Amino acid sequence: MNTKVLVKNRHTTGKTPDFSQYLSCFKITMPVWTFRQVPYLCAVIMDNRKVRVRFAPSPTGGLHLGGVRTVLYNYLFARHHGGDFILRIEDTDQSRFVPGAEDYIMQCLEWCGIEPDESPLKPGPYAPYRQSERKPLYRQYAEQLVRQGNAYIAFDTAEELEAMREQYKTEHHNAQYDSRTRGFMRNSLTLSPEEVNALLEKNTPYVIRIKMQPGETLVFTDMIRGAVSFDTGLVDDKVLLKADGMPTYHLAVVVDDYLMKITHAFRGEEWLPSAPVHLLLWKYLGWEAEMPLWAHLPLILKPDGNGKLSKRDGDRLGFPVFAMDWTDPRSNEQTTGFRERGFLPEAFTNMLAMLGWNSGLEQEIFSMEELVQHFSIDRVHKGGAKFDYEKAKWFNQQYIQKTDNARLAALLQPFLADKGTIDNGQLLTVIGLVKDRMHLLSEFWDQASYFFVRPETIDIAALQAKWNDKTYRFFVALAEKYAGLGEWTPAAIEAVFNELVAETGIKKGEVMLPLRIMLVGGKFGPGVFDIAAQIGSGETKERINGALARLQ
RNA sequence: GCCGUGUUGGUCAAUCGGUUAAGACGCCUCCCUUUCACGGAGGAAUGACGGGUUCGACUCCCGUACAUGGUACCA
Repeated sequence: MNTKVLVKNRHTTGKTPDFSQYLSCFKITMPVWTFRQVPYLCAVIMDNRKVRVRFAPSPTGGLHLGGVRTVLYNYLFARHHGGDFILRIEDTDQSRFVPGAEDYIMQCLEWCGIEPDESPLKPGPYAPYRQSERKPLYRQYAEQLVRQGNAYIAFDTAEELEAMREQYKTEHHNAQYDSRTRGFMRNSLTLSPEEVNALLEKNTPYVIRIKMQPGETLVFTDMIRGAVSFDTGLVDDKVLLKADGMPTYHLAVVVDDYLMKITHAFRGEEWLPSAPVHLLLWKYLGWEAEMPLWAHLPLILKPDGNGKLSKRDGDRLGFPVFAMDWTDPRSNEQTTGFRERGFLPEAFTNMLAMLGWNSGLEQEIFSMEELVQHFSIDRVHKGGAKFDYEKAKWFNQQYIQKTDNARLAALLQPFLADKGTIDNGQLLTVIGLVKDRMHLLSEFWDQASYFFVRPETIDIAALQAKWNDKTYRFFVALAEKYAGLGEWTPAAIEAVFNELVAETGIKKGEVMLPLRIMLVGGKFGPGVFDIAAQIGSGETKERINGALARLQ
């Protein structure tokens, strides 16, 4: 296999570029199977195969941050290397299937600006792309493994499995279905061929399990973690084909990655412990030379405490965890998404890209094109990263500031749906005035409602703090002057204001804040004269008079 | 319990064995702004612990602690 070394990694590179040397660091006394003897911890591209990666979610609910980031890294890697990005739906567990989830996942990708080259909706040469539709494919491989002696048929019922686990567990080990216990179970290893055939003829439900051979050490090179080793004696005989004829994840990923010619497989770190099963499957099926390079991505952790970020954490701490709104069709439970919270898709993906990966530059704001250009798998971190909602909002604010007003106006529409009709020209002007103080699109109305509707309440206490006969007379006069003002521009409005300040001898600071409160209701917003100009002379005068009436 | 993986400020993080250990978010101070932001200038705050290897260790090795993932006919 021709390989090309891209970059080395710092903290993990060490002085052991030679793989065999690295292995000697382990106290290994058992036979060792090594997979892909690439130089320790180097990102490798097989230069005689087109890069093909896949995102393979199971449609069981909303797509959370970790999922979107996995898609992103897949996509960035594929584009960076001019390869293909495939979406494959892993719906082998019919009991967990949730209607609408698949559609939702595809919409999320679309929102994020990630378009698969092949997917259930865009079938390529390796269709179908739903594992449920590929069901007939898998059995032959499971049976091949049985014939080869790498797998066997097991008839044990759920109760029998439970009893076995109870009986054989010890203080130091959870009982597993493995080399120590399979001899006590009802399977094609313990039963005679006649007994097995008899059971099969009676349509007894059975599964096919991989036969793990104890006493070996498995080593493979993870693109992010370097050499990872496992003791085969500690891995259980995983079910490969379920009683309903569906493959488990373990069989399905291997078969599909092989058939779909996947070259690089990215998945969450939670899969690392089952990697030995997949490695062995690739080997037993005779496909070892075509096995993809693995990359087990670090987890995204909850902001407080420890542990994997979950939907519950978002609910508890008040931030979204799903990309878009998701309603569970069974419980009707609704979960807010980043989109509906007012995130721009490019801010969302930029933020996610930086959570577990770093370009090495000081730059933090990257367009998708720049991410594609800079992304490299060897700069993905090994440790999990805590999600920080404040930083996420900062990314969004950066994008709001640099997005043009017309696009913001379009993006704002869903948030303005219940606000009555708003003139688009007026909206564009107001966006220009308030965009600097928005972190989320959903904050627009809080920041700008007074441009469109008269504030229902005003901060009367703040107003009263500055209130006296002099200020009262000032505003009565101001309202009159404004009523007669011909040219209604910020400069003209301010000029009149300044003239009156000079005439009355009042301190400008005594009346600036009151004017603001009269117009917007509180101590916030852009320049008062810009606001007055925007809402119009009649409205300005009425708001002043309204406040005056309230104060008397 | 066992196995795997990880550990630089509160958070995200840079560092190809030699640096005053970058930068960003958040926080604090000041400037700008007669509001709030934006912007600008500063500030506090970091190598889990213990051993090695080395002239020199955040970086390599070993151990400990802590965290996290797995331990299903779920993915």
